[in-house]
Amino acid sequence: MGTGRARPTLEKVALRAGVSRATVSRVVNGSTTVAPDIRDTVLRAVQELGYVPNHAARSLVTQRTNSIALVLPEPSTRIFSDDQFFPGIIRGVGQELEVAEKQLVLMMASSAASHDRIEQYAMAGHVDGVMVASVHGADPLPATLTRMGVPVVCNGRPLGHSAVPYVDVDSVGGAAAAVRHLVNAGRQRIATIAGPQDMVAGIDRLAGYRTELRGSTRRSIVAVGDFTRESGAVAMRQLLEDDPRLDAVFVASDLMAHGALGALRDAGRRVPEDVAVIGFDDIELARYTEPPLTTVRQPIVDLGRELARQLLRLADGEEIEPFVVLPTEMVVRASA
Amino acid sequence: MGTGRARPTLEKVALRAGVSRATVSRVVNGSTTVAPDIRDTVLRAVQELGYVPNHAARSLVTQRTNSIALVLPEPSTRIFSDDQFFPGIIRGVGQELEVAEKQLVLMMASSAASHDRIEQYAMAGHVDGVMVASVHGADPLPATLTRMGVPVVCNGRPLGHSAVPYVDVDSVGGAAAAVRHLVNAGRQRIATIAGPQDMVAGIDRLAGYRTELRGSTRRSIVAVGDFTRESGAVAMRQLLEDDPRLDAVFVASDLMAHGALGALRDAGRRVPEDVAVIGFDDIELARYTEPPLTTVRQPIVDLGRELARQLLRLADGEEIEPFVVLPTEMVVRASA
DNA sequence: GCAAAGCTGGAGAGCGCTCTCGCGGCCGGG
DNA sequence: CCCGGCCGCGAGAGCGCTCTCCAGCTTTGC
Repeated sequence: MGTGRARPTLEKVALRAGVSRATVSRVVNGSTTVAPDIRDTVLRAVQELGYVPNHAARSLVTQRTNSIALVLPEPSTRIFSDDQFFPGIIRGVGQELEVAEKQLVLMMASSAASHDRIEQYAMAGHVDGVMVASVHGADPLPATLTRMGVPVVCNGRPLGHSAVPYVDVDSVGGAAAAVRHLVNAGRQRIATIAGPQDMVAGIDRLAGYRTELRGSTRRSIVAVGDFTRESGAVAMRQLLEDDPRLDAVFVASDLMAHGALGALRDAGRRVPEDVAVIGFDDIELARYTEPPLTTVRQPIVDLGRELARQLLRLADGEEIEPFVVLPTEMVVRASA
Repeated sequence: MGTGRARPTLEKVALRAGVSRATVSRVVNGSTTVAPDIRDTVLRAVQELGYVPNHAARSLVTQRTNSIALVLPEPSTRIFSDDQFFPGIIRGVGQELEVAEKQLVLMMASSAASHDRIEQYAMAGHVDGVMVASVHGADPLPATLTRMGVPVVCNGRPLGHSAVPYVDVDSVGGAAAAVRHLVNAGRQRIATIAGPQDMVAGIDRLAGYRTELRGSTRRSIVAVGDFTRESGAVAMRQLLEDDPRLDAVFVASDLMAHGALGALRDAGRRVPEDVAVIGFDDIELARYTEPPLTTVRQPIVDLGRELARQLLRLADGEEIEPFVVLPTEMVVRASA
């Protein structure tokens, strides 16, 4: 157990201060209707005994826990790769929860079976709300929880028509801006390496590419990867084979772009002279590739913060907008 | 609030199944002293009502919460860099807690003030134990919590003589192996770029370098970085200036090694012909540097798993060894 | 100076659960 | 056939807290 020495209870404090439990409770919870001298006496007793309110007892009666869950789909290729998505979200969420004095409970949704676990967990009143990150495909979890009365906000537009509020970055706009940059630079044969098409990020970035390209007179040249370096290299070789004369490629993630850069080098193409490359994410590594990678920055930490902010409002019973989309931003370096 | 529909209570289930609360509790908690038919009736009632035991009420009486805290020192340069340390630990911890059916509560120790917060949190009986990751300097938190009767396990040997059990990787041995590798390859002037000397990882890796080098007849050449790429590049330039004839460098992290590689290239040194480079960590990136980086792999995920395993045992009241050290392993690629 | 109004603090119920205790029914042994 | 033992279930206390009610006291207005 390790409970160690018995923790003092309200009762003990009340006894010591010579008041009732109710008064101690009032003081601890910052009620104003307590005379200053009594207040001081109580606070001293609290101090001396090292009293800390018992969480379970408190939330049993208040029906709130002051903690919030963040659900991460464990097996995602993205989550644990070095694109810093996962740490970024956590950091942002953490920042926001810290000021709200809430705690973060992290849940890995490693398998379909764990969906039940998460559902149970939320239903057990463990947390006041749930943030679901990086939804893969049409995940039923957010909708289920919402139906159960649990406040839920998703990170990333859920696939399918879901009424669950979400926070996302403007992938479509970012991709379009990247393609526009290439067009403006006079590139004629602009290919793309898309992300997995069962993830919103993959879908949207491809959509942005397509839309923008359609606006110019160029045709689209598409290969699909899975956001990993390896897949980026493979896709790049594929593209080079499909159209040896391509002079630009928009890659849906920096990691894949890193792989593509390697493939391009192996194929004897110079970047950006022969082929311009633009990535997506602006991970740390992008500054250090050879050549440094032009890319589209997405505000990951802000995404996490916004996610938390929305959920907190929702959990407070406020109305929130059905979605929030954060802007992306082109970062021009040497590769395009 | 968002509590939504009223969640059914034990009482409701008992009523529906026509038994007492106690019996429902027995069934839910898997007691064997319940007649099979009654058991089935109860389970059906549970199913139909969608009953989930209230966490607060349960832990109020059992004095256990089934959750475990992981404390991360937020502002660490290491934690949120792309060395994957943080995600690796979390993943390992998560895996182990999942099989134990415990939940992970993540706490960022962003400031000194948050130490109080964490202390209060643990004292409030929120969690059954605390894992403290990557202790900076002589952090008083683990000792304080232990004194309070909270089970604590640290990741990384705490500085100062602390009685708190810890799990660490064999940094000294890994660093020594790296230096040995360089010596065996006939390198004569072996420098090192050390990590920050207020972190155990930084200290131990330097110690390993020193110890091994003393065994040969070579003298030590030391520059200190802070585990970031930038600092690696700066340190490398410094070393080159100190001893232009150095022919090898052991770098205390892959990220710094990456920076060093760039500095070496800028200085016109070939790797490994002119200067051999060995890193530490074996992050994903190490396979993709130019040339691919020889490095020392540390089992981060295993570290997380072991951390969780030890804490779970401790929280179960078992005796555990005062420390566990996991082996590191040389990964030879092209840079040395 | 007295009643009405305003505060402050105490008593007590109850949140949903677990667990001890004890009662009744069934078995086996004498 | 009767009694002791055991097994399966229910009654009830109580975990530590919050919050509603109300009592007692002070203040205010006429």
